Amino acid sequence: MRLTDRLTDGVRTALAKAGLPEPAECAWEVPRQAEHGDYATNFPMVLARIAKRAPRQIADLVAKHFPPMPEVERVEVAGPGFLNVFLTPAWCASALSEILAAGAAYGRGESQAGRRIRLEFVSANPTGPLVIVNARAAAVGDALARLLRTQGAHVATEFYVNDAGNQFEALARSFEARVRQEFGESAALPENGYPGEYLVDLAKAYRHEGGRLMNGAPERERIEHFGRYAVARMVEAQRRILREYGVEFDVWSSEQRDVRDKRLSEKVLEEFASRGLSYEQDGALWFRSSERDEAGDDKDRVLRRSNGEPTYFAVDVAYHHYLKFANTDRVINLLGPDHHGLVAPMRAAMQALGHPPEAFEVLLVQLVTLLRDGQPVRMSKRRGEFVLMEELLEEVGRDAARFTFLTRRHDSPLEFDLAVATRQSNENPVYYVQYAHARIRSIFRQAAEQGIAVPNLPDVDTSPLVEPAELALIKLLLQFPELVNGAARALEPHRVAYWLQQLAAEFHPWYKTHRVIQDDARLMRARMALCAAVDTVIRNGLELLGVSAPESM
RNA sequence: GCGCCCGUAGCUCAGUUGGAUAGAGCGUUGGCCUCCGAAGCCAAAGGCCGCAGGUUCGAUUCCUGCCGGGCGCACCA
Repeated sequence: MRLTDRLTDGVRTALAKAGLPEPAECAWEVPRQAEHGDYATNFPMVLARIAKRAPRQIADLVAKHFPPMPEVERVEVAGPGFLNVFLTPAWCASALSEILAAGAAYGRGESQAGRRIRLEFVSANPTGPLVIVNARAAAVGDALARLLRTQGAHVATEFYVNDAGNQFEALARSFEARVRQEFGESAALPENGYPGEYLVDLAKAYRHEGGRLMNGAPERERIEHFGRYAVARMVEAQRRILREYGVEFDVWSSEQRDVRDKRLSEKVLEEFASRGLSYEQDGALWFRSSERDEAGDDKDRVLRRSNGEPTYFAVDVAYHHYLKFANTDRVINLLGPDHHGLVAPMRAAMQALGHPPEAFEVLLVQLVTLLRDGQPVRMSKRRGEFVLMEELLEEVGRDAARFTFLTRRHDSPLEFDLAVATRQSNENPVYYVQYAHARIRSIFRQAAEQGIAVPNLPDVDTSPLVEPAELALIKLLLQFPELVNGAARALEPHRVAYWLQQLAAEFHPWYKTHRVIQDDARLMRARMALCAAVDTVIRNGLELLGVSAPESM
């Protein structure tokens, strides 16, 4: 049972004894200042309105009736009506054994047990290589998946390939032009084509593999031929980079194969019509999107154009309704800010089709402004100028890249200075955290060299741990499960990255002033247990972020 | 013009779904390696939390207006 749940139980018991009503919930926070205890709650002030009693009075009664608990040394009433809880040092020390016994499972919880979540992210167009903002989305999405899974959720991660429509045709025509150039013909790139060098390389590969020009074939067939080839190769390349980055997807879905070929948009249009959600006007079919006030869309949306073709929106709606929501309780999409106009219409459509509002969520991952030597690197896919994800990984490395992306909120724009990240990589916060882990591993290596036996750690007597710095470290470790739970609930993996820095900042000074390996065997074993617990939590935390925990650096 | 997001230390960013004396990294200044890893530690300087009102015991957090920045507003995807 989580510590905060135990404390809440204590509060409920005390309230019952005092004859007071219970608050809807009892929120615990870790006060900034040590004098305010290890945990604090403001529920007396919340309860004051309901119980019609002064906050201080409620707090006093609860403090008076708070049941004895091994975890709790004392409770104090402070300020306008805070209830501050101080933990028992001996209990804290003994709690280390639970962390050590749990090992890799420490931090896991059941708050999302049984929930089925569909999480889509990156989903870059197959018209070019992955760029830096894709790396950010990949870091955030993958960390979210890991977070939710630790809380018992069943998460299916998904990369949706937009291999249909106008962009597909533009890619096909661009690629065909490059192939013709490769064969020595003079062919111009189409209007709105993709000018990047990567299609030149791809054309070379195509010819090398014995690819043909398809002269004489009808245009439709040529587009299909060159388009499919290019898409397959682009997706393959994207997948390879993502794998190097440590991100694997459970589902690779295809707009063409999974939605268009199955004519799902036609099916959903019928569903709209039969439910009275759409109307005909100017030869097109419109969704009454603006009538769904709760979704916040300000105008109606076209589902089927006057030429009979479904819009991209209709395809996307069909895809969500029939496929994403099949066997899923909750759909979460990570999108770039350029797609945010799509959010309100989609939300309106999902609600109109009967999905609960909270079952469909969109997280906007903001842009990354790349700086090189303090100057913004201009990026334009149209002109074929951009910094590739591949280059980012070469320059700053996987761990530093992921950690940097995860120290910012996903909805906050981010400036990433390549030159600084490269030149000063040793001063990157990720190394600060990893270094704490490597140091601990080094202590155990050192012990082994000196022939010191490491005891079975969960059984170690931790009572010698009485120093304030040691207790502070232990109390921090005890917060980890609650932190992970909160980060998962709020869909905010950056909390983990920040907390890990805090843990490392607590460990390094302690290490400086307290020796582990020493003559006092009891104290040594207790400190070994503490180190092992810190080590475990750092490793578990970095694992959530997809960052490695090296044995040595 | 309308909508969404964002204005916190010189720079990049946190601030735990309204809490107590606002934090970190980088950068700047000054100290610390005969002692388990100096990718570390200790210390200093640096803030009308964009501005002005409102809500209440209490606001960086919620509401309104203004200023400043980003993005989006197609029978494109």
